Amino acid sequence: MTRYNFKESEARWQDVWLENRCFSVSDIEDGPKYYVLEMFPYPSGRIHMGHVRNYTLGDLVARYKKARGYKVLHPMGWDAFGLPAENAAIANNIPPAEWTEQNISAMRQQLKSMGLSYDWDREIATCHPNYYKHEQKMFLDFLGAGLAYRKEAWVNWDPIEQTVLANEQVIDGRGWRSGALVEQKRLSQWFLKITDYSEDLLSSLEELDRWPERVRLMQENWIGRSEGMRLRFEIEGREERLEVFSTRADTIFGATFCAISPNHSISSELSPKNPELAAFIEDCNRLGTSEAAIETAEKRGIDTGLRIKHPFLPTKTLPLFVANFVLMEYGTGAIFGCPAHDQRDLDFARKYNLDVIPVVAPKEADPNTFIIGEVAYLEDGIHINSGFLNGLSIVDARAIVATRLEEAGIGTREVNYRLRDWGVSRQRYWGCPIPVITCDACGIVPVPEENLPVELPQEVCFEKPGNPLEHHPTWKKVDCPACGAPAERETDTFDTFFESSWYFARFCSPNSENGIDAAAMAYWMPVDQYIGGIEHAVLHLLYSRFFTRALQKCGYLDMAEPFSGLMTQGMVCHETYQDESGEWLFPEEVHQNDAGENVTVENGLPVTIGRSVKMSKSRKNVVDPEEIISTYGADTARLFMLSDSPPDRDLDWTEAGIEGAWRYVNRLWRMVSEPHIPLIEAGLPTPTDMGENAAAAHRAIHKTIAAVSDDLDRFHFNKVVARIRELTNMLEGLLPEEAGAGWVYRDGLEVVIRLIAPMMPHLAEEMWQALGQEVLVANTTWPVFEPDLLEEEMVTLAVQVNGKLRGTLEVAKDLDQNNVELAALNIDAVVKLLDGRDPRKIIYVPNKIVNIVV
RNA sequence: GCCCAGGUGGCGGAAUUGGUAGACGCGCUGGCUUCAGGUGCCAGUGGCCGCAAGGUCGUGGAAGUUCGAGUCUUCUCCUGGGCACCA
Repeated sequence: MTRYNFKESEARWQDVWLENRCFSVSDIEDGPKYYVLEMFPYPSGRIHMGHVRNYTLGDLVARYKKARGYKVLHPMGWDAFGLPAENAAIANNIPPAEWTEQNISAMRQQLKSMGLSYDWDREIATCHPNYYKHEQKMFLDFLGAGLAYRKEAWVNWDPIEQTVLANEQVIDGRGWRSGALVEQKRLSQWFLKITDYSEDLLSSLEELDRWPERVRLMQENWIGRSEGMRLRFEIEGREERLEVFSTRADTIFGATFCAISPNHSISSELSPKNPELAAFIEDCNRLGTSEAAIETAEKRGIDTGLRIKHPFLPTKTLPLFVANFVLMEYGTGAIFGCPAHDQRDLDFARKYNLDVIPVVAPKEADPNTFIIGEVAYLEDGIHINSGFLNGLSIVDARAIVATRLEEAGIGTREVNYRLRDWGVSRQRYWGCPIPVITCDACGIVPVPEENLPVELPQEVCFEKPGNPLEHHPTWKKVDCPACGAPAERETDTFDTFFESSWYFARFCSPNSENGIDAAAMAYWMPVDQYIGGIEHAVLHLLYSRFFTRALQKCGYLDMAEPFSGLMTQGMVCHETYQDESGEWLFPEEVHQNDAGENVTVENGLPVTIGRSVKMSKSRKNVVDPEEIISTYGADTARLFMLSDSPPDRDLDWTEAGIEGAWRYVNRLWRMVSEPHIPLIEAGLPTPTDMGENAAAAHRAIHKTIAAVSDDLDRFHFNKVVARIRELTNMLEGLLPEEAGAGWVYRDGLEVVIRLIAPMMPHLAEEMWQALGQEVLVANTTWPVFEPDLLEEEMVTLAVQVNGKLRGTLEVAKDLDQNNVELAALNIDAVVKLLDGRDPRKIIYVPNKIVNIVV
């Protein structure tokens, strides 16, 4: 028995595809196009199983669409800027550029060994000046269009990475990479005006009907639209008004205090004269809002002594507090507190003994005795204690109070969003330099276009902490482009999400002089199918949607949405292993002894098996793709990635699973190398005489083509594998002596090969060649089914009595009710159950069931 | 706390509009091949009762609609994920 020699075969077919330029396309092609893109990797040095899954999925789609006649753009590149390169530079004394290039070469080799259908001529790396010079130009255009600005702001500071983080990069109050508790720091930073597009980014989500619902929902929540009112209250003894935002202006009669953020202008104004307040503000800023949330989130505040006039109650004034739970970044940085109907306000009121006045009571409650305990009342009800709002529901009261406030000129209806502008400055070396210059006389001056790119210096020193660009002896020293006086370059670089926000556009014309070529864009964009991890639901995927809109505004392209279809793949998981001391163990350090117990390979000590979780180096539950590919081949690894779980669900990596895939690969190979029915020559006409099995298999072939095509279109890849396995089982069961079996066997093989080709391309080519075919499978079209063969002449009817299955009937398709009833009532089990009684009713669903009701 | 997604054999998972639950695979059991392991081949494999034929229960739990519910409705439990002082 022969084994499939994947080592020899896979390398050979990879060369053949390359020589034949099977997957190369031009910047502009004719006919229908399909752009398949997988999220490009960070060049860490080695691929992991998550990459293997991602690229297997993408390759399947790309090869399938090509077979279906589309011009397919399927590129690959490197998201090459980022902090690990700097860490490597410090640890191993190797320049980031060199480290990155080495990693790229190593990973490129690994990807090539997977046999992916990339157009390698389009490869890009974002750390090349040839790439980032274009985004420097874009930034200057954004600046001109008012989409980029610099401001001093409280920012998230990661003390380990020594850099600023965007809100999207702070997870549970910690840096998304370093895990360090994020601090608040006031810095002058560059921002992109993503908030200009809040409404557009939100409302357009509706049209992204080929995106997963949950990603759209996550973006919706992140953008966080809320409708409310901006109110202007008089402050006793002051000219200026206090502006607050509220979604519950209907509860205005329940207001018993006002509160402002520690970073509000009034707080800053009062603090120099009030040491207690100054200390409180400092305390709040040191902790930061996010860390406060991690701890018990105790509400605290300081009374400013100022009094706020109630808009509808002339005699009533409210104390003004500086409070730690009021965020400067949301709304106006000030609120009115209505403790009865807001839990935070209630907690605060109880702590500082403020009044709690209920203004909405449940319908069934007695308004005179309704009181608030420790839980604020948030439900709908009837307004009480509220003057002209008494008796109204929340919705009605909200409308009436809004009109009254507007008429009085102290309120405006307003929509607020949670989304903040995107801070893009990073105090790092290994990123794209921000192309501006600071001049004492002229202020901030953009680098003139003809001086782009602003290139990173090669010689840098990582010995001092902080940003090497900052301590570089010469790099930042430059003459002001405006006045010629000595000036300084901006030493911050862009957030690396800047690069990934437009790389999909660059892939359409990677060698064009322009960063984005309008004609290539018009042909290839948008990306028809984008595939990647769910972790980018509100990071990269939101930034890219904004960036595309910004580029549209600046005339680079003419579309708003970059990705018309999105598939988010699940994680690759593996069991975890720990020895007696709780140390994690690699899978290869564990085996089963003769007694079937799990023990360490080294000295047979007991091992506890933990549940399957995402593969990660820290838990050591990782399997190296290179190891797998060299043991079983790329096709086996690819098959396993597709066969066990639907793509959007987590996949458990198991040794048994990969072994099973490997056995199937060999089984397929033997179907052509050692066929149990001699292979007949190609292209013979369909035999007129076929045995029963052969005819059934012939129909099965066509049903499989139909089902597999449908499942591929719907991304049900695990079902695709199941269907093809079913067909191969059937072909293997064909009897050699039966009429037509030889023809059906060969026909079935040809179909199977073309169906597996997008999943196991090397094996498909090898089998195809063994059948004597001359054209590559990669250049062959998708098989076509004959609709006539999908129809069966006989169907199996389920026969039920009172809804319970009691037997089946083999009948002609579309048999009429009378004949079906006759046959059904004759079944032994039915006769027995009826016991002489007449059925009350008989329900017949043609070709499916007949249900006899007694 | 709020918002999602999901609970189906020992395991991963199938099951168009409500219409034969468990496709396909893994694992397991028995047999053949083999010096042996592996591979390969044949048979079996949801639980319970039964030698069998067959019966009976069965899609997290409870109720409901229906001739018929994994699928629809209500309540409830559990798991995973996202957001989280957003006024």
